[in-house]
Amino acid sequence: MATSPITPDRPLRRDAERNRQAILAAARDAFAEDGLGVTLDEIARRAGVGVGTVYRRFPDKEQLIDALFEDEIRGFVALAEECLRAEDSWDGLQRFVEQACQVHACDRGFKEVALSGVHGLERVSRARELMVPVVTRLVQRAQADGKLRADVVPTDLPLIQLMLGALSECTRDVDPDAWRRYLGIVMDGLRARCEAPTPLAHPGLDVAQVQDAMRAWRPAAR
Amino acid sequence: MATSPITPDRPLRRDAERNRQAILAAARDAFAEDGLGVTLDEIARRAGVGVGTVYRRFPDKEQLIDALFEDEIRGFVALAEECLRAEDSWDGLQRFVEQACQVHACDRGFKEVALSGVHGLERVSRARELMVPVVTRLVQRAQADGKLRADVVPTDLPLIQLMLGALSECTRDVDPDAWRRYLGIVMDGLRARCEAPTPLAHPGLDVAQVQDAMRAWRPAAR
DNA sequence: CAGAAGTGGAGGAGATGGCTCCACTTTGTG
DNA sequence: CACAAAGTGGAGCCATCTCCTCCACTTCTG
Repeated sequence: MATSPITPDRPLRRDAERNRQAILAAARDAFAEDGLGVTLDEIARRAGVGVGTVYRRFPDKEQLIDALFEDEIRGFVALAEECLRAEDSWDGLQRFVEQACQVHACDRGFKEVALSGVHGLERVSRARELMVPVVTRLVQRAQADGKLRADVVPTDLPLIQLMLGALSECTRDVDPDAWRRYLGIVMDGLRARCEAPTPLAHPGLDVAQVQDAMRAWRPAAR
Repeated sequence: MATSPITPDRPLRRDAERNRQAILAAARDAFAEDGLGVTLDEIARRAGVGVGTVYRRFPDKEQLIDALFEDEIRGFVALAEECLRAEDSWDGLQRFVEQACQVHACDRGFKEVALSGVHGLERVSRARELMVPVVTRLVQRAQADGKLRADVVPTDLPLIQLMLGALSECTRDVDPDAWRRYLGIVMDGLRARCEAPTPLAHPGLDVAQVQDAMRAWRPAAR
């Protein structure tokens, strides 16, 4: 309501536009590092502006998130579509899950937007829905080739993603690529036939690392 | 310090002892349902006593947790040792992981105590350490038999547990046994050889269920 | 029945987070 | 340049949460 309700497209003053960009950049960083939970106060601090400035530009956090992540999600859908065109259907599926894990591991905000059903994110929700048919086809294609076990269904993928995401959340500070090891195990579990286990892409953690990872684990809400 | 510091073993008055039991029972329930995060106020409410009473008996929540979970963990270690005596080494391992998931799925508090490295829980920590050698032997035994893939290490188990725990946290209200499906996939991924995938013990979720599960997902801390 | 033991729950203290408000600065236009 | 409109910053208010204390009162026990 504060942002020129009558002339919604009047351009911002130059300094204001500069600040707006700084806020968006700071928000991107902050969300990636700390998740969607960061306060607008923190974003303001990072952007080097006052809280008031943030609130005038983005009346609530949702609008900021919506603006920020729509593109990222669409980009990810495009990536998934590319996996659909991979020569080998299993490789395509594998690459898809791997890329998703990769992104989730580096960008907490993206993970939260992609996985959780945050309400009220118009544009993000619409973008996310584009995933469904692509995932379905990835699964069907790999099954048709006899590569993916037949009893897997498309809805298994987001849940597998969620499992691996939880893991990488805990191990991120201990060994940022540890998720690759468990992705390897899960992918082997998804194969229709496996002559022998695929070598794991990442070494196991030692006891101390596991302890640290567990310490990083935070039980859900209260 | 409030609990008779000079004569630590003087018995409580009868009504006080009754209340103590009520508090322990309420705490067990509350922790199982809502995790260790529940407030002592909430436990008091459930026990039908005042907060003050809880605080006099258990100066801090840790002591309450410590007292409550030591036995549960030791019991679980005993269960693990039993798995070690299973005829088939793979069955033993499988049963172990399954039982762990089962407990985690019904008792949030146990999961948090067992997985997270909560500090300052003397007795619980000691009990938890008893797990290490048992898990190691479970793994080695199954590997010696050529049932478990050779590149798995004992520290993989807690992390796998963590993954499945995260999943069952989200699906608990949608389909409490959904974790069995993903346990099946992961176990297949752990096999040294698998002629064909083991049939999954649980059907896949439909789209609406997945949506609800995702909604239940709470990103870690802030 | 006396006095020791135990109780309850209002409320203080301290975090934390969302957001507003307005005296001030900056910009752009005539 | 001058001056109105646009934009700014951040102190600080309000609401929420949780932990925990305190003490007038109740209940037990010898």
